[in-house]
Amino acid sequence: MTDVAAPTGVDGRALSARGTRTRQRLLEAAETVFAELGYHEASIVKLTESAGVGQGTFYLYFTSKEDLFEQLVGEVATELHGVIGDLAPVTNSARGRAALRAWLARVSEAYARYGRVIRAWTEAELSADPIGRQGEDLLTGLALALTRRMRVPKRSGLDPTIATLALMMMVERLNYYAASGQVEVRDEDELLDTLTDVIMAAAFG
Amino acid sequence: MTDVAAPTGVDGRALSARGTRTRQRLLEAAETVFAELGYHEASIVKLTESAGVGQGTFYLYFTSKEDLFEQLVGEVATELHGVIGDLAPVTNSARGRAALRAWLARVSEAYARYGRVIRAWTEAELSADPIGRQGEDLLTGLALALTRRMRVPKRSGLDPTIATLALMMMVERLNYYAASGQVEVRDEDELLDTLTDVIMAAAFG
Amino acid sequence: MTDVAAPTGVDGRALSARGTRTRQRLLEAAETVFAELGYHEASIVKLTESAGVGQGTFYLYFTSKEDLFEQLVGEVATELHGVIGDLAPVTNSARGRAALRAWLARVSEAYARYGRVIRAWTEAELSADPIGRQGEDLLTGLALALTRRMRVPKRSGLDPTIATLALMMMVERLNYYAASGQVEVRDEDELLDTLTDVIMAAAFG
Amino acid sequence: MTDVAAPTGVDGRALSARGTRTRQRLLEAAETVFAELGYHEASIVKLTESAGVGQGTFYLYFTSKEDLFEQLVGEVATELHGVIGDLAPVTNSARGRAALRAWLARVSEAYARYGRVIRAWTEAELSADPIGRQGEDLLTGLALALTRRMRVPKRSGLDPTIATLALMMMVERLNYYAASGQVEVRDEDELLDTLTDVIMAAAFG
DNA sequence: TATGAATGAGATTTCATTCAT
DNA sequence: AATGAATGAAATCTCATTCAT
Repeated sequence: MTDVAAPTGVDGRALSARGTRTRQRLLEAAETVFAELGYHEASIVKLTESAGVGQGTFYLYFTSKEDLFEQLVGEVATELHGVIGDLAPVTNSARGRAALRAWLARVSEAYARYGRVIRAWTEAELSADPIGRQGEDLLTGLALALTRRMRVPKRSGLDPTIATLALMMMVERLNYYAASGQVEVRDEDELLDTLTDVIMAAAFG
Repeated sequence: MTDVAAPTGVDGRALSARGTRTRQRLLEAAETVFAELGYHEASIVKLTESAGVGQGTFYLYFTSKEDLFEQLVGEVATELHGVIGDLAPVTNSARGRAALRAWLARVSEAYARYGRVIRAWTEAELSADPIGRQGEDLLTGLALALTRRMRVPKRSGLDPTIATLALMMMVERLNYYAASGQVEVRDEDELLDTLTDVIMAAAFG
Repeated sequence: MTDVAAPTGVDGRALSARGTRTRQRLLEAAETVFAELGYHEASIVKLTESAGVGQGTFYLYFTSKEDLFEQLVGEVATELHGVIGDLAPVTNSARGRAALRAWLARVSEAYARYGRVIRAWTEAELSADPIGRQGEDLLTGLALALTRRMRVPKRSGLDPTIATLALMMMVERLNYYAASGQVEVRDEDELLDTLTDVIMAAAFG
Repeated sequence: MTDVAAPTGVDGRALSARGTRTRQRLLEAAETVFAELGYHEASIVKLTESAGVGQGTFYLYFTSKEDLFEQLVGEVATELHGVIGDLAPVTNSARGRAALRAWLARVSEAYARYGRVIRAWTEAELSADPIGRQGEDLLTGLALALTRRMRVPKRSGLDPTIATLALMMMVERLNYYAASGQVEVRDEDELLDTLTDVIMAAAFG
């Protein structure tokens, strides 16, 4: 989890107002550039040009391209975790269904917002492991949220942990692909309905 | 569908026995290197060193790293498509369940075998689009196979296409993460059972 | 005619004082290296080593070896065109002869100064056409200058255009070989006298 | 001067009939390829493909690309020297004029035939000096032939050697440019007439 | 705090030449 | 005598990072 306290420069000292602003400009530019070009295609030159600062300035706030990206992803992850954790208990009832559907809608919305960055994140994460375990954290977080909140009855042959993980992957992927445009979604409502139904059916049979 | 005709060098001529062997060495090394380092970190130098051939040799068989990768992915995709297409009709019955489970097992096995390459594939695919639409083809193939074979009854609020796509993403992702080691799977059988149950429940629920 | 406006880096922005100096260092090194090794043997590494800058620096000012060479040739061509255009009318008189001789002396001097570069230019120009039509321009320029300024009487069987072109080639070649050391010239004055006489005789003879 | 005796392979042994034929095929292909692409752009692959032999075969007859080129140029130079030496005495008379004109026509024809190779030669020769002094030999040969054969009267201020050299350069260049297409020649006869006149005028004034 | 010129390691690619068959 | 697969040195170019101002 990224430290959300007062941001510091690479030397660890607290930032002045001007410094804070510059750092923010870089993070915002990064969101655009990484979303547009992906992790590997994004270059420091493009990043700093987009932010309107010199190249050298970059290294006053971030130790490397990777560092910047981690901090950006950290912010996005924080946002997403907030959304994800926010699921009311789901029972096999109309109310439970409504809660689930509302939650799926929020997750979906968050994905729509951050999908491009997440996509870059996946790309970066895959190539090596520097960005760390945050990708799994997200997925695990989703699964945990669902597991904790769903009152799934024990049924023969159905491991609740695996089942939940599987369902969450479904949610995650569908949103991911929809957000990144690889799968076209015409009717958002219908998608949510179907997704809710499938999960309800799978969980409560 | 990739043409599985006799492989040729970059000049289009058929390969000699020696040439075929060298090309194979390169492809095998590529499987290892891409799996280990991912697409972007893999370089021609590392590839050829791993294959035990000179750098120049590489260009006798492939025009670029991308070309090699496409050919490698082509082979993997061909294998996977074969497995994926091979699903018997699934009805809401013990026999239907058995057919689905057996199919899921085969898909799972194929993923276990090619998971590392698929991972690199995803990475390459994300950063730009050079590797082409094969990734989506794969996914679409999975979804289509399932859609065609499942006798999903029309239920209110459940779009069968979306539902199937969602389920396939679940299958794909679960296998993907399991194969790439990002999610630990202790009991393969239990996973298959659960996955089968979830799909059956979701579809016929 | 090359634009002699303020030089810019490859990104099109105006150069700082330091940048101007570095670019100049590279151009000067290029003059030496091209003269010594010719166009094809000269490489970016040799060029930058000779200039005492890193290889990457090269690409801040030139997009390629060809680009650098074109700029270098552009400067030389500008100088030469200036000299070449500067010929007073030549009539069949002592005054005309003096004007011609003075002009030949200036051309000769320019060739002595830039001969090595011109030699590399010829080489580059011959192998392909990237460097462009500048070589012919130079020749055409010489011929035109002479044609315009000489009051050659119509004589039977003597096409003034061809004759002038031929004479100019003589001037160009003689200077070229003399400047590049392929032909040894002991007495510069004698050479100029002879050249003047030959041209006067041919034109008015 | 290249040894015109029975050709040998690189190991110095005499060639069989088959070997002689292969060597010849390579030389003929070289004439085409060097003429078309110039020295630097011509590659062993293109050379051998054009000759219809394997790459390895090349090195049975020539030690290097340079070696082949030298031998090719040697043949061309021999041809040209033959033509050049063949100038009847030139006096200030109609007969002298006719002899000169006929000789210029032969030189011109030879240039038309070998111009492309000569062009490649110039290119190769300029970059370094490996091909040797043959280029100057040719020019010197031209000048010498003319000097020896022309009965130029001593005139004040006109050094016959320089004058002849200058005139020869004119001849050489004009033919060279005409052969290589850099200068368009519409009327061959008129060009020869003019050239003859200019030389006669310059020499006999 | 800000800059952008300079750097050099590393990536891709070509091609004259060698060598095993 | 002939082949063409294999080689590796060398060339071009990019870009994350450093540093002097």
